[in-house]
Amino acid sequence: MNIGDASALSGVSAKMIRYYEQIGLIPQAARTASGYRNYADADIHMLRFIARSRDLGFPISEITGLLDLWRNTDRRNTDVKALAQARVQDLRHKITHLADMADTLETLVRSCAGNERPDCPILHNLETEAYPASGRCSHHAGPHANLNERITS
Amino acid sequence: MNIGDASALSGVSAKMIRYYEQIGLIPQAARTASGYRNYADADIHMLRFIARSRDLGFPISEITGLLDLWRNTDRRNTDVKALAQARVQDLRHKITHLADMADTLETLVRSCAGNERPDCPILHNLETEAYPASGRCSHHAGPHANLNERITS
DNA sequence: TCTTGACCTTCCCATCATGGGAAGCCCCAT
DNA sequence: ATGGGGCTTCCCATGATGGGAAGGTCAAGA
Repeated sequence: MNIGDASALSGVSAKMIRYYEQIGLIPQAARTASGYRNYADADIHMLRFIARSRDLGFPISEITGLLDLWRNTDRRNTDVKALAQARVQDLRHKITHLADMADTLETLVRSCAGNERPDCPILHNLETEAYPASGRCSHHAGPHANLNERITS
Repeated sequence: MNIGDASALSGVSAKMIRYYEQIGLIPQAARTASGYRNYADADIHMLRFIARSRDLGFPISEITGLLDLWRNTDRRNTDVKALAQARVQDLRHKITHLADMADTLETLVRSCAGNERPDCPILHNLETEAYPASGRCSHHAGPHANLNERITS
């Protein structure tokens, strides 16, 4: 099975399959004599596992661990559960943060008349809301806390 | 005022100030004879406006528009309100998506015994949940809908 | 005055997961 | 045998951010 078929069957783009191979998330694919990657059903299975993990918000770095557990029949399900729980917690943190932003903005939106005049409480807030008071985040997480996440809806 | 002072007063890192200048979000800073960037109070004001906008989840691309409105005293506050409303909607979408993932995962977590045995409903779900059925997202947004967001908590 | 250390400059690289596109080879059907 | 579509690798871009190197500048203290 060529990479195009593997992509169609697994829902992982060919680009991504090659990328996953390159970063070592999945093993090097078998090759035909002419250099084409060749996939078996078991590979499709693995690719779907990865796709589903991504859909549930696991970053690649954690999927490595999930795959190891998946393949290891001596695993303890506690270990899987711990990974999933950590992921849930992370998701909840992100949700809280986004909700805080949305609520603040919504309050501002409601306070803006929305007419033809230039005075706007939204701009006023952006202009004058204090730094470093009231929750800019430098004090507890530092600039290294990169919590970016794929949220391709 | 040097870039270090501007950074400390605005809460925007020196790196980011240079970056914002480079991408044209803010005008080229004045320079001293020796090439140092030189900032006035008005610049700090602007940088704080940007920082606050980022904190509320506006991407750089929208901050350009916000800055334009901010500087334009002939603006209509409807325009500002519309930008903010769109942002709120986007945030709510992201929240929904994250919450969906979290809920699914939490259900799986609860269904896992968490003992020393290898059988695990979480792995089972990752393994068998169908593609393309039940909500993989290719059908409505396509792979171009990049909704990544800075969520530096 | 000289030195030293803190600051500034530019430039390049890395992140994370993903896609775009070019140049060139391969395979199958007509 | 020819054409079109699939495959290969390689490079580049995203968005916002930081790290770090190499080198110039400035101010304070000896």
